[in-house]
Amino acid sequence: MIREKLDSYYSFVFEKELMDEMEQVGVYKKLRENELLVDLGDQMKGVPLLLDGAIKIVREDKKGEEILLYFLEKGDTCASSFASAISNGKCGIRAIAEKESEIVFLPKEKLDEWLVKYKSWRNFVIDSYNIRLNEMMETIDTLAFMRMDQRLYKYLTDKAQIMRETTLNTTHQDIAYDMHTSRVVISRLLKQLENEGKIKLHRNKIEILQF
Amino acid sequence: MIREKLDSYYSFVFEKELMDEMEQVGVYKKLRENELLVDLGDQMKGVPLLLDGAIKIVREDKKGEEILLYFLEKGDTCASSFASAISNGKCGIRAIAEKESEIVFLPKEKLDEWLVKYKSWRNFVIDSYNIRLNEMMETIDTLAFMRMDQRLYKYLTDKAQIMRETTLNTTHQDIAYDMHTSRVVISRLLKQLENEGKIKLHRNKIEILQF
DNA sequence: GCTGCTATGTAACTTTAGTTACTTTTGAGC
DNA sequence: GCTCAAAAGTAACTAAAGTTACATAGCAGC
Repeated sequence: MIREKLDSYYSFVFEKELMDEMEQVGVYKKLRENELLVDLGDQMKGVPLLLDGAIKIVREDKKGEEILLYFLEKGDTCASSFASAISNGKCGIRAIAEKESEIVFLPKEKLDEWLVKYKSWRNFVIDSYNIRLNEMMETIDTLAFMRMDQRLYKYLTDKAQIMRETTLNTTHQDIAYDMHTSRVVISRLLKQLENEGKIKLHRNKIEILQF
Repeated sequence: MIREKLDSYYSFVFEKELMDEMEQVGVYKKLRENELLVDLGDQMKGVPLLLDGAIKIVREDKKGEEILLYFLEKGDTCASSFASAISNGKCGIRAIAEKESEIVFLPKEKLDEWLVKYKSWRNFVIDSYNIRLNEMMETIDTLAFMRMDQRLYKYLTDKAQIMRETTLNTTHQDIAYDMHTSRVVISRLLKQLENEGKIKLHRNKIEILQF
């Protein structure tokens, strides 16, 4: 069961022996939409390997204000969890299933061991970190260089990509939370994007017309 | 020569055998103030280990606009270089010596080999990535949650910390570049900070009174 | 001490984003 | 179809940040 899932996404990534081990020690888990996978301050006992679905990674400051960092897709892992698991430190992010998702949980005891044994694992870990670093840089670019209307449009198209749908089921308020701004601002800019012909607004739904 | 430098900062980090190898293959380099270490798009042939000094890491968008990501201190390495070196990819950042600095350049051929051979190297690499991820998150927090005046004050105190000086030799324009805003805005907010008694302004110099 | 360049100061204005307060629309559940 | 709560629309205002344009200050080099 785990094996088929693993095979279908990771057979070109990992060596057969590593897949065998993963099958042995990995714990399969299905996440419902909006289910919390990792919370701020959690001490991870392993790392999740995403088999299917989409996970939202958000950052929260002391005052409880949130901002979306990025999304994980199948084939991704959570670098921050890896960090937390290996160093017994705390996780600085929150991970929530954006839709129904499937993961394999790999216990932390194996993580270092596999780094020695499997080149494919080393590559995967390093790649994951790199992808995450790049994702973070993109987030920083977005925050530093783009205006709110551009950020919003990017948010919508990125999310549509991740969700593999051209119509997003979301409210203006939800977007405002993700982007750390107010609902009124989002409503205003969405209306503007609609006037530009890029999107079409419905209740609880946003249809994306241009990518 | 390299060995003494390495010993003084890394003897509690790396195993003796690894230090021996580093001494053999590492290339020592001294950087002048403002010397460019890594440029955007560079394909790294190794990773720099910082022995002393301070390196500024900046991000640039397509239009050539910059923003400071973070600083490296002695004991740090550039995770983005590591990424680039190991995967033969391009580096997404620019690294500039903020003051005279010393580095050891470790050739990329050894990087993976050492991951297998030395636990201390594995820990170091993973730690470096984690530190960098956290640093990036802090940058994101700053951009997303703080107002310009707070960001500026944080910039000044952070930089003073890194440079180990309470008086910074910098112009308003330079700060504006780092923070991706305009000189007028910085001058205005600096004046405000001065009125609050947190700093004292001089020509080409900013004295920090409160930390 | 004069020249000229760079850095800094500052006023006035524009734009963008955030806030408040209220209205209107929509759809689920009765 | 009516009720009601959640979602969305909107106006009016405030605040923060960016822009323009020009004035002044400080210092290096003559």
